[in-house]
Amino acid sequence: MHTCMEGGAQLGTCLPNFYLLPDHQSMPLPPPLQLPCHPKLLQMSFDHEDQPGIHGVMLCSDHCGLYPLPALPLGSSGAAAASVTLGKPSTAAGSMPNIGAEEVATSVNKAGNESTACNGSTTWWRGSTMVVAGEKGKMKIRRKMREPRFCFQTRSEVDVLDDGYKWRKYGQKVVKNSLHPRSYFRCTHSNCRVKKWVERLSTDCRMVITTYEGRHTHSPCDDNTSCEHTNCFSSF
DNA sequence: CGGCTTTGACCCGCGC
DNA sequence: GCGCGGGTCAAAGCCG
Repeated sequence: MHTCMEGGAQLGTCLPNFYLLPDHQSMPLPPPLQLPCHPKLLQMSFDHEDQPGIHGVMLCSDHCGLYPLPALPLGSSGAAAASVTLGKPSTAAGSMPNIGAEEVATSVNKAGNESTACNGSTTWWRGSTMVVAGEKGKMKIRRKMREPRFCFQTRSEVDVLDDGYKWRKYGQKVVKNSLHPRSYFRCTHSNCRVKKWVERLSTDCRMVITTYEGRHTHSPCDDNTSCEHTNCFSSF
């Protein structure tokens, strides 16, 4: 698979890793994030030496390459979903950025049971809190809402993959046990609260970890810059 | 001039 | 209760 396109930060055009699923994980799952191209499910069967019966599952797009299926709950060992990639288990704790495999797992579980749309009036995570900022007398309302999260890896020269949506960076943070800062992005579309954050693997700086939180309330074409992808997005 | 990025400060959850 | 670390805010600066 050598589908990297020139000048490409196109999501899926670079070699992705993918998360491994236990054999019993049932498919399909609700499409967790709106990928730029209509994906097909591809199930690749191979045995992992430590976890026989585990399958790698990827999403395949007709002309945008392969997509990894976002991280999924693994029952008793959710962390394994994020720590085992490409059939190669990570050896050291912390070698994988702590983008929250457990949290992903929990999120997906909950997402299956509750409505967590972007306008979510219900939330699985402690509702909301209100915080009074002391200094300037401003009232801050920080919503402690968590949306379903999905993460995947791609091998890319650039940090930010073009997934068809328009993102605004709102923060960057150096995280512990990582050589590379994590960048935080928010969808610029009004009323869309989808966030993503991007960081590079400390153990392999070519690997980009992208985590999405929430679901878009619009098609990528609503973001003015992406109409070249029009053909891809019709039916998500 | 508007939109975006940068970056330090702030807030909060969690573990000890 | 305290400290650490992650996530977010928002002012300032940059750029087209």
